[in-house]
Amino acid sequence: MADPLLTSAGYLLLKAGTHFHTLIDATLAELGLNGRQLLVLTFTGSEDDLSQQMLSVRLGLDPTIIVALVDELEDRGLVVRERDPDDRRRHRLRITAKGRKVHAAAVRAVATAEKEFLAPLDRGDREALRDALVTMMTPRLPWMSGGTD
Amino acid sequence: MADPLLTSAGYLLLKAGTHFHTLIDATLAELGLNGRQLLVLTFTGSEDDLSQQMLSVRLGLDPTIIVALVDELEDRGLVVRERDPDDRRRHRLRITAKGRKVHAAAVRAVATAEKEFLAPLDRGDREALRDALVTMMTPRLPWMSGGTD
DNA sequence: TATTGTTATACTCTATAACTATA
DNA sequence: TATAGTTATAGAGTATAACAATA
Repeated sequence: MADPLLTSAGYLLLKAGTHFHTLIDATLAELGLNGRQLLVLTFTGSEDDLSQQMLSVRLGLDPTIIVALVDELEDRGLVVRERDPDDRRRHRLRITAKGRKVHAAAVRAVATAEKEFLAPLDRGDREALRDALVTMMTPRLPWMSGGTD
Repeated sequence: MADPLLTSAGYLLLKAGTHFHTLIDATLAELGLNGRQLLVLTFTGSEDDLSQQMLSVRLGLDPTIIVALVDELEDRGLVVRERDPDDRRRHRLRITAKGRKVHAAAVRAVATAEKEFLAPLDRGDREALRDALVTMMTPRLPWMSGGTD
């Protein structure tokens, strides 16, 4: 059972990712959200007047997918679309007060789930893991240096 | 841009997982394989006379998905199905010599891709990352202690 | 002529249920 | 009656292309 592939850092990284994804989905489902919707709230909450195009770049999703995604959040009163007066093709997305409340609750829930997921690690291991992930992923998450994904 | 959620260990873990998944898919595509097929070769190569049911448990996939998965590998001569004489409902899956060659090449390719992916980390960080992943995931990968996934 | 947002369509993947052959 | 494998069908999710409004 000590197959080198199955105990490699890469494979374990894939497995950790999918397991955590499952956990987060279950956690957010209790709030009626999914991970994608939480990210929309996060980005609209931290960046003003985001267009749907910009959002699609942030999320790494096709712009056509953004439509239904924003539709539902707007129907639930968590974000609003406003025509950009400077370029009337664009929608400016804004989070609502209600959206901020839901976002805050979701962030707390995710933090709790993360704590549970990382529980097998001691404090030093947790910090080492996070440091390694930051080092590895920062150059690959272009919005941190101003771009995609 | 220093949004706490987007720089959390959990989110970066998800991102690392999907990025690595994309890299592995591209890497294996050059060999005409995908990650799932590589795992089938890995499990049939290390465990004798695996049934499709057992394989479905190992992979965490519905048994109905296994059919087409094994079909294609069998068509390409990488694994074979043999009726289990002790229970003629069962198929015993066996990797072929050709399958072992393809498997070995794929494992080498994945190792190279992993090295590239972890390149931003120094040796100590890489070991810390792998240790943390092993600690975190070993109790969650039941076949390591004899079960699912 | 190009771009934003939108809609419609086709394709892939998966889950569910039903079938067969064996037990 | 239950199980291993298989097949068929329906649903979710996605990508592609086409369209309207605006630039």
